[in-house]
Amino acid sequence: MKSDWSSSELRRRGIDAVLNEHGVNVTRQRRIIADTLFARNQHVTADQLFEAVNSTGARVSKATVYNTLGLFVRKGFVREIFIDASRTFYDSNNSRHHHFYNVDTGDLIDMKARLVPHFIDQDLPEGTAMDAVDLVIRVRNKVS
Amino acid sequence: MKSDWSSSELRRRGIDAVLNEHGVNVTRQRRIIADTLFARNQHVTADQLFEAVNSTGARVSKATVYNTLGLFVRKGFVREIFIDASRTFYDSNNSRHHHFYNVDTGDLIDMKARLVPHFIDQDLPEGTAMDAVDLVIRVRNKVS
DNA sequence: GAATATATTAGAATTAGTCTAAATATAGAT
DNA sequence: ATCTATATTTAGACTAATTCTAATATATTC
Repeated sequence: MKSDWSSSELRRRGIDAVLNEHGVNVTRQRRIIADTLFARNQHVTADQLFEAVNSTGARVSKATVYNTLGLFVRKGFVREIFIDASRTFYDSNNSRHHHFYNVDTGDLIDMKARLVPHFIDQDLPEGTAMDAVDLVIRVRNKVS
Repeated sequence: MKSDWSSSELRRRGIDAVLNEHGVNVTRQRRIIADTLFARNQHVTADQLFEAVNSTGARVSKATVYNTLGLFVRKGFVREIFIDASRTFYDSNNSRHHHFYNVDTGDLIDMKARLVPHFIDQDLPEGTAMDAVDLVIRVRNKVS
């Protein structure tokens, strides 16, 4: 079900077309959430997205933000990044890449793809298939 | 401050000695938490550990379990694994390895070290030093 | 456009984890 | 051993992220 596409492709082709193509009904709320989320590559929390969406004058409930993010994750439009128990980010760039997380500043930074390891199916536990590769390198500020 | 040692070393040398050596005062609660946690290599949640500790008749508060886990993480005795917003595991095996997480079953499985990528400092963001490499491969049950 | 299915909503509920301030225990000096 | 300072533990209140509920609204199908 998950497709490999980029947020720039989505911006180019239009949100309605892409959602339709993936069997997702287009609603006012989903459109504004997608518009906000995919405006650029970014890492946002559910709450930040809720604020961003509603700061434009639109009215979308928090439950819908959560529902829609869940839907977009299932469809592979966004990636969920679990930093710690109270920090879940949604990444509007769904291309293959990973992250550096600065524990001092809270910054979440994209990692160049060439640094991403690759795994072969044979190495996975018996009877399973790969779902996602989540790699977070935690860094701290160097004391100079 | 973080040291590289194994839980088996701790079992061999005794908890009191190792805690002392790292400047950690030994208390009744810390001893029983360490005994329970390092009895074997395992992945436990704070709550599971709280239950395990208290099921032996000992009385240790939940706050102390959290405090002690935090202390042990800072000292490098245990590793924190963030699976999702409501699943934080503590890994009593602090040797260099990573994890497979089966999203269908909830199983968290150790990954062989040879699969772990290695990174060079030069590739880290400017002015930062490596703190931890957290790699979780999410897998799902194959539909046969 | 009526019937059916899907989506949205406010607010309650849940849950993991943190905080507070009082009580207790430990360590260091005498 | 006793005193004093410091560190630790505790119950329970609190917070924040997320999920649930069940009523309402919107979309899709016939």
